[in-house]
Amino acid sequence: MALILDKIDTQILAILQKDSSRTTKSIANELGMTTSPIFERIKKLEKEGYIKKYVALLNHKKIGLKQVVFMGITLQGHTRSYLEKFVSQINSFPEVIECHRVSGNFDYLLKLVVEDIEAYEHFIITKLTLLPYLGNVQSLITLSTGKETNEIDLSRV
Amino acid sequence: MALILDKIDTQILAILQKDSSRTTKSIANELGMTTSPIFERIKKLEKEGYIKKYVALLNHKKIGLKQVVFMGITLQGHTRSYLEKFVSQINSFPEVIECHRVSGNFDYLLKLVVEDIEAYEHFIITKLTLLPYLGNVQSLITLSTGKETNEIDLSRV
DNA sequence: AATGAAAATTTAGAACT
DNA sequence: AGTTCTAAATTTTCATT
Repeated sequence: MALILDKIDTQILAILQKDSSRTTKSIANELGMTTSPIFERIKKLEKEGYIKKYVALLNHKKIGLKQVVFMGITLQGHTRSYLEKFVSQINSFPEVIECHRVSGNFDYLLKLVVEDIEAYEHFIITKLTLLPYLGNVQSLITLSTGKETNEIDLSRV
Repeated sequence: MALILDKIDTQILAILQKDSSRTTKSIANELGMTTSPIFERIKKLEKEGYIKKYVALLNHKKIGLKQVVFMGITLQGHTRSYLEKFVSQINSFPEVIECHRVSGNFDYLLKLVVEDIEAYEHFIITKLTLLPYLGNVQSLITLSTGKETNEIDLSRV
């Protein structure tokens, strides 16, 4: 198992993280190689976990989920068992697409996708406020998004 | 062009946002249909923009980019031309994977992926602080991530 | 809109350099 | 590690219902 990625590996990763529907043939053409080694390298990158998964990214606005919200949350209690319970309950909410434990002015930073502000208020009332030990909650309502990608910069790898 | 998605469309979207490497045949089997209508529906969902793109999600930690950081940024000037310039410069940094204009205690919320804390400090010194009109900057260093997905909840669509 | 089948293309792997 | 060649599988198109 190669632990280091060579130039060709990073080129393949750069291509696939932009567009995973590319065929091995088209990647091979772009890199001036034949399909077999490209195919083998991709399988290796998948097997070794450099590629986590292939997904379709949906247009959430078109599906009616127009509002992205970030929440900074502080907890009043910090016992380990409570932290774990909090995270597991937060993770169970389909509105929450990200939950990060952070250091700084909050304990947790969440990212949510909801229909609109009204749906966000409904989430707070019916789900969030039911969680015990909840301290300060700060909402950051997204007005517009200039950049939103999953593409990792591979230029320095 | 169908503006509303029926049950089968949402089932296809739910499958593809979990795993876009699924074949039309396997999706057809799961939904009790043949490949042709599944194929046509996927093409329609792509064409109408419900599916934005297909991407490979990489394991950024394995590639050496271990640190996720969020930044809350306040600007000192708010003229339109400056806001646009700020966003375009922020977007040009490969470390920044998300840039949202928000309402709340910050003007912008950024998400970055960097090698480590040292690389983050280097980013602040060599790139961020060069931007004019920069006001308050708050760093939220990710300690651990409980949930991080792009999957949109389609149950209510 | 779906079925079933045919054509075109890609994937996956064997043999070889 | 790469190339070429080939079989299997999948994608894509289309006539039909």
